[in-house]
Amino acid sequence: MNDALATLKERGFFKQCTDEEMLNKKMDEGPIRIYVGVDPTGPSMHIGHMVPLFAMHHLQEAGHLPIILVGGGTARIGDPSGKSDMRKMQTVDEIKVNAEKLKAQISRFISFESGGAKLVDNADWLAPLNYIEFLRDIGRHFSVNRMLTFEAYKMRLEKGLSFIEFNYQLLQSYDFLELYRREDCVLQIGGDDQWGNIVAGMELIRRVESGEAMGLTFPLVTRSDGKKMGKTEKGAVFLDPNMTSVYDFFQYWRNVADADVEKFLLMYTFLPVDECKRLGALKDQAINEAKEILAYEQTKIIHGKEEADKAREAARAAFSAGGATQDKSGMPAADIAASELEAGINIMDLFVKSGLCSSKSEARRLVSQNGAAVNGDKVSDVDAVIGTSFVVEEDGEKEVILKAGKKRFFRFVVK
RNA sequence: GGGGAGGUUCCCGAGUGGUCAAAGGGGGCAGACUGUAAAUCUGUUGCUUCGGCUUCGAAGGUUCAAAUCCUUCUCUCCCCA
Repeated sequence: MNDALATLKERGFFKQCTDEEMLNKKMDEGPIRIYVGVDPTGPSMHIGHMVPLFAMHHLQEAGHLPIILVGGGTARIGDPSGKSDMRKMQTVDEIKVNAEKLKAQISRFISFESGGAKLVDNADWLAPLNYIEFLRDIGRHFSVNRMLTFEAYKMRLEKGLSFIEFNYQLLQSYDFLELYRREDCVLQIGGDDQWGNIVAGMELIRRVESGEAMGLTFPLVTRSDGKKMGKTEKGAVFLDPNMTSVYDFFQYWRNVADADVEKFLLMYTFLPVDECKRLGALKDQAINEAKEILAYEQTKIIHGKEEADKAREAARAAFSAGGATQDKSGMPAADIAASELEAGINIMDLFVKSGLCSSKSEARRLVSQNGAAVNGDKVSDVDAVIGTSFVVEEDGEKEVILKAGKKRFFRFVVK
């Protein structure tokens, strides 16, 4: 089997392929152009978006040429696949800004240097489309009867499906056709929910250009607890550190379920397969080691080694016994004026100020339920006043460490 | 265009004049147990200067009193055309 394909399979990036034999052969013959679509639907990707891109990373490693397609055109429509509601449409400007940020994030693990990956925007060819011509040249190749049999549309038929969404498949197929024509792209990869769209594109290429194109999908990543990948109660885990702090990002991975460790190591880190398997097989308390490695490696890929080191140290410091003796520079922090502490500040106000609690009522609950701690000591009196006596000095820095529950920390640096 | 059914707190979903900050479930948060896991159990879950204040699609109105009644608007779904 072709090495690149073998890697994908080993690491869990393989669900189905339109023609595995041919793909094998083509990849053996030399580098091929591969495309994956990403919709710039927000200012930052979240980790649920990452799977196809990590798969692409491995393909690029094997010498193939990635094309990352940002759906500048299609983002204005919304893909019905796997969605129960119509997606919010976006303005042209929003999409443009998002696409730029996207590229910066992706370039951490996919090289856009000369001869490497390409970033293309389908608005380039979708925007100038002429409706009549499109219907005549492309639309005629699609059978409504057939489209209606697709699970994605069936589902939506019960809830309601707008005409533009129904057209999504045509546009995505057209993307594939354009990339086949322009870039000689012969493979599209994507999540398994994209299977129908990918196959449709492949068939379009065959009909219009008599070309041979292929598709490959990965399993949709699910967590063993059934929650959506990358979603937390507070929202998605974003790659942008301004939206999800590096510390929180690290913690998300540190806290995955035991059953998910091996799968995530394989898919979300670049560690050798054997190592992933060894770590994933660890039992009981020992598996915490694997979780830390998973969190560290993933953070390193997305935020860089320096940030990953900081986050790991911060986590170790926060959770180890005693907890107040090591480096805490990765912990979320903010400055606080010395004068404020001299005057004394109510415990609830301090938690709200830190952002650990979003309202005073929440802070009150936290404190009265015995979930609040200052410098490691529980505080259960809602009327407690935090003054200068709570300031600890460490390495020349004066600070106050707040803790909410077992896992959330915040550090105030006294200025 | 005609007819019908609906929009309730993070989500689902009860609630048809005061006893409603609003049942129940889910989710979340906290506590116990643990391994920063899972499961389980317990508490909690609008805001607050703790006097109150603001919520039930939007705006008006009736009433001592409205999520509940009336009017208009708006959005969603279904049937017919």
